[in-house]
Amino acid sequence: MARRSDHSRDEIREMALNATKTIVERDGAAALSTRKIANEIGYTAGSLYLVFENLDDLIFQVNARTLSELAAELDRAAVRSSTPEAALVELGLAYFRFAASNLGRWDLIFGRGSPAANASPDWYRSRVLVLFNRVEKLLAELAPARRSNEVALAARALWGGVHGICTLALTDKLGIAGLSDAEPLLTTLIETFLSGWMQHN
Amino acid sequence: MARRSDHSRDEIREMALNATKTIVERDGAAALSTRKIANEIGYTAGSLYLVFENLDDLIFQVNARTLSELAAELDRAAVRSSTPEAALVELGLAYFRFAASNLGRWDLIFGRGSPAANASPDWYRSRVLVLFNRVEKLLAELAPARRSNEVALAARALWGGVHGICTLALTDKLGIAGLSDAEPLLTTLIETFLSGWMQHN
DNA sequence: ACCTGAACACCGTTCAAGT
DNA sequence: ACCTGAACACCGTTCAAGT
Repeated sequence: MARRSDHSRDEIREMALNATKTIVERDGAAALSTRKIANEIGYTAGSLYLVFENLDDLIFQVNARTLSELAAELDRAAVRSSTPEAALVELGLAYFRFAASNLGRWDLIFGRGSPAANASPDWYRSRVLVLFNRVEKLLAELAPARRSNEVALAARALWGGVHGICTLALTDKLGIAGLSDAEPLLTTLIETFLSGWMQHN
Repeated sequence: MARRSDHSRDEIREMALNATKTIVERDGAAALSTRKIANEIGYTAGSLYLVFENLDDLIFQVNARTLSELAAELDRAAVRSSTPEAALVELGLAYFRFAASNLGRWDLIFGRGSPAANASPDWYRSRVLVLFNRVEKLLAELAPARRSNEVALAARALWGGVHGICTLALTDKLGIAGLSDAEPLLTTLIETFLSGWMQHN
């Protein structure tokens, strides 16, 4: 035992992050453990502590990648639309569809698998907040006269709302039949909100 | 050891549910364990399985009580208002304040401590859904001409939204300073949504 | 220098054994 | 009949020991 050097630190880090993705998408976020990750990459749990601070640190690094994927997905969705209203609806639907097709990793960010909120490092918190920028930009286009802190408030209110429908729908707490039925809820929330938002312009 | 009969089954159940409440509010939902509950009430973990199916069952029973408390709080909040609009805002604020002052038990329902969604028994799911009734009733008052499934859709969209702001604010993911800053977000979401909702009446 | 495997302090759950 | 305590199969994390 000991001293294998089959892989560099960076290679082990890469393998561990990928293994985590595989495990949570296959078995769910609750099934994740250091022993399982280590087993998946052919090392022992102790080795992970040479590359990561602890399991929470590892999870934050997985989450950072997931958030980048989500951001790319949102950008793709937004360009499909000609009006800001349509773009916001597309953004909401893309947010939900990403969550629905990556439930394990979604849970690692917002659900059962996620570390306690007060443990988030700053670099991670800013990665979450950057998601609001897209929404702020579109809301500002719809109401150029509004002050920027009004726009920031509205963006957080609307996007918090979108997020809530996603989490409740994905944890089956909305009393709707299937996942696809969440989409009319998102459309209703966004369109009704925007219609109120533009009214007081 | 064995055979104490100090307490009836119902008394043990009561003690365990209360101990759980104490533990999660004091140490957080993540700190909950059967051994800790048992210790708190002077029994061993095994005894809990004479009264509960398992830990999830116990948690669902705690959650049912928490939801009843929340429902009572929402009723108290709604009567303070003269208009349906104001009542919905009060409802949203009461929902948030209840969550903020009972974070441990909130987490046991919607957060890290909660059992997997697919494990919810039917009696429990209906307890969650009944929360929407109040919102539906008020939305219907505001738009008597709307069909009932439109109202149901809007109630879920709006309340999902309120819920999302609460969860993001309580887990510190909205980029707002303190907890009190979540309240303007809720007011903005609800008022803007209602203004859009009444416009297309 | 790198990695292991045992150890520590925990989990939820089951159940033979004791009164 | 009631309850315990040991057992089983797990956790995250640390670190002496081996190469």
